[in-house]
Amino acid sequence: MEDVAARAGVSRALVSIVFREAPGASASTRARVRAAAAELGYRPDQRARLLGRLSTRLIGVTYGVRHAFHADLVEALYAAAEAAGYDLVLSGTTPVRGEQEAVDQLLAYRCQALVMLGPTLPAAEIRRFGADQPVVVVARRLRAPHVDVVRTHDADGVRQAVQHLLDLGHRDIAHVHGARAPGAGERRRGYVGALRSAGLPEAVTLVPGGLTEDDGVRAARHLLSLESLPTAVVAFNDRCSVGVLNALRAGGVRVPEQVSLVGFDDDRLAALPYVDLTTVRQDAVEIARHAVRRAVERVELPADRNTGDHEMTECIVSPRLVLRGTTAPPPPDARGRPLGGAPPIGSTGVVNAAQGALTTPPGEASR
Amino acid sequence: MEDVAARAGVSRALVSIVFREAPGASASTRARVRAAAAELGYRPDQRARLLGRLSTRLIGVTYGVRHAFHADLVEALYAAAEAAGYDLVLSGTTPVRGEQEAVDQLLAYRCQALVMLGPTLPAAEIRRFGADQPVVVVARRLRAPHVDVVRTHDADGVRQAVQHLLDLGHRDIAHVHGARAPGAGERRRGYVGALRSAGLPEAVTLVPGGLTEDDGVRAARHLLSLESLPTAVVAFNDRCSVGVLNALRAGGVRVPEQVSLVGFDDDRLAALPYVDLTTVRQDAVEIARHAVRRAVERVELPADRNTGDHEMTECIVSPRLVLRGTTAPPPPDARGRPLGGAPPIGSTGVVNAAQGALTTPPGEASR
DNA sequence: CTGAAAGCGCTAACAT
DNA sequence: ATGTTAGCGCTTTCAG
Repeated sequence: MEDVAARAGVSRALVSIVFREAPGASASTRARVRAAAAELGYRPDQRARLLGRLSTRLIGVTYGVRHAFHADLVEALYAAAEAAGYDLVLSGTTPVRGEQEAVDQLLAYRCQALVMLGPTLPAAEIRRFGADQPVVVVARRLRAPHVDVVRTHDADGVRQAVQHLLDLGHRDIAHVHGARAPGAGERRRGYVGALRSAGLPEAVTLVPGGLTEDDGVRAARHLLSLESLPTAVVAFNDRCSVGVLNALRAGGVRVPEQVSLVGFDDDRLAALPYVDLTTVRQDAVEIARHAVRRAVERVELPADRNTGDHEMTECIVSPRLVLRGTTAPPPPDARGRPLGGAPPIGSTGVVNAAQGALTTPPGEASR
Repeated sequence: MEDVAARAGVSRALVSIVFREAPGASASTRARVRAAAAELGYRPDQRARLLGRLSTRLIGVTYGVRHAFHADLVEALYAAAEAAGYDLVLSGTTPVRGEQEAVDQLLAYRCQALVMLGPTLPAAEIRRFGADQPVVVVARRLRAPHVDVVRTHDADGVRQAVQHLLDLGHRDIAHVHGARAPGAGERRRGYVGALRSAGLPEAVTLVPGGLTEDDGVRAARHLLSLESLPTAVVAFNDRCSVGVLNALRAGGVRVPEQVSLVGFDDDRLAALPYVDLTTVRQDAVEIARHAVRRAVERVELPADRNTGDHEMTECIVSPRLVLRGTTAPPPPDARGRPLGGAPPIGSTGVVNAAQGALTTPPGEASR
């Protein structure tokens, strides 16, 4: 910095001003300083600037390295943070690197706010983080003081999916649920609620699933082992749906002719031809925008933290059903369900739970 | 820190020693200091520690947020870096955040080494980064002083794939290439070389593709528009293969009965039932380990940079063919290829290039 | 616009 | 085993 100042014929303070883009330097001086810096290959040391500053303007993000939807969110977060004048610090979680470690890293860097994508840590832990700095939890329902939540209206998304199927004439609609994954409870509730509102509470058919393709495959095998297939399936997410789809087709079931299928997320997979999945779209850009806005507000208006004013907010983004090729009216022979001789639903391991409660052993609940 | 020292009844220096895990404190003192810190909620400020230290022990990683295989690598990198006692700083690239910006961020944080996953920046740029600090380029061929490269032996991987198909009896094997994606050139070369070694140079059939599912779909449509389908296809990667697979099946072509298909990467998609893709596996763990080792060596033995000793190294990890369900012997009627009346291969837009050179307009070459 | 000076929260070499 | 003392490279304030 000294060298740059010398080369540009100015003081160190001026160099600082130029690189901070602070007022107090003429355009020509700025140009001269920048030129000198470029020639010398000088680049301000971020560690030092952050240290000498009260505000780091850093937003820490924890996310699951493997999750496609998290990647979409991260992408959108970069854009949103940039617009707000903040930097993002990414901290991924992996099988060998837990969420706690990810958070620790961010805190060590003195991030001013934490954005946690689909956290799986116990609520109590997250609550604790919230005591020290603003925390925004994305894609998971949670109530904790000073912890804001941004999530898709999962229940409504599933409701839209079920309604669409009902409109097509389906009456036997199963839900391959997400076990204990973030959002899974809400989606289960949406499913149960939709059937109940339609006057079909006895049609509730919950099948254990999860958030990976493999979970979907297992769920589909389960369905295939039943005496009577449902005419439609709403799966926890797109990844799971792809598993269901592939396994059903591998089992000789035609989709959507014999069974309709709806996913959730609208990730890259869903739009592929052949997959061409009808699904419920989550708006990653909107979610990211809200998350950053919340974080920044908390950081810049710390007064709220004392006044107890809006102790927590919950921002619920609306999902939208995207119609594609995996849904169609039920086959005519299914109109008079159940098929002759089939045992009552639920007798083969499928859960019949009007509460939408999870009564089957949850599958892997990864990030 | 002062407070912690006071509470533990020791000096600040001792607290520093304890948190650095440096020698010079008794076990009991350590315990006391840690306890005091815990009670006060103290946590060392990473910015300050890095500042006051010559070595940051930080490895910066640029990667494509959306790329599944990059995610696998990042996961493995976390493990490898941890083992080496280094921290990882992630810097993602997105449509709105270029690789240059990603690198700038890492440099501002004074990372001691850069690991770039499948960089798309011009070689000249990367060369420039290499002048200032160790750079390890992963999954891309590149020759630059002080820039180490770790990559899969792409050519050999494709060779294995082609050989497998030849062994099954295929003689008409097309390659859906990766346009200008990192590694695409090598794979193309491997394909051409394998056919040439087999004495079938005239059978070379290059079809423009890319690294996304959509690219695969387009390539498959292209294949379907031909008068005669090849009996086997080797695609640039798994994502592309999935596109090819889906589009072929959507077009009524049975895989592997009519057409065999081999992918590359062995990512999560490939193992799905129904996809069940025969593919060439890249070993992410091994690649990550080598990348970290290279980076750390350069950082800790900077002498090499002066002596000109091993100016660059290239570490080539062997791929392995994973046999699954998308390859089978060619249909009997194809043994006497070409089918009657079909025009010579290459007449419908398919490129016939014994050099393996890219003569078709490249598709999107994203990260 | 400059120059001086204090300080951010640590590390690290030295003295005790 | 513990205390002392410089920095690390910036930001920020203040008087000129």
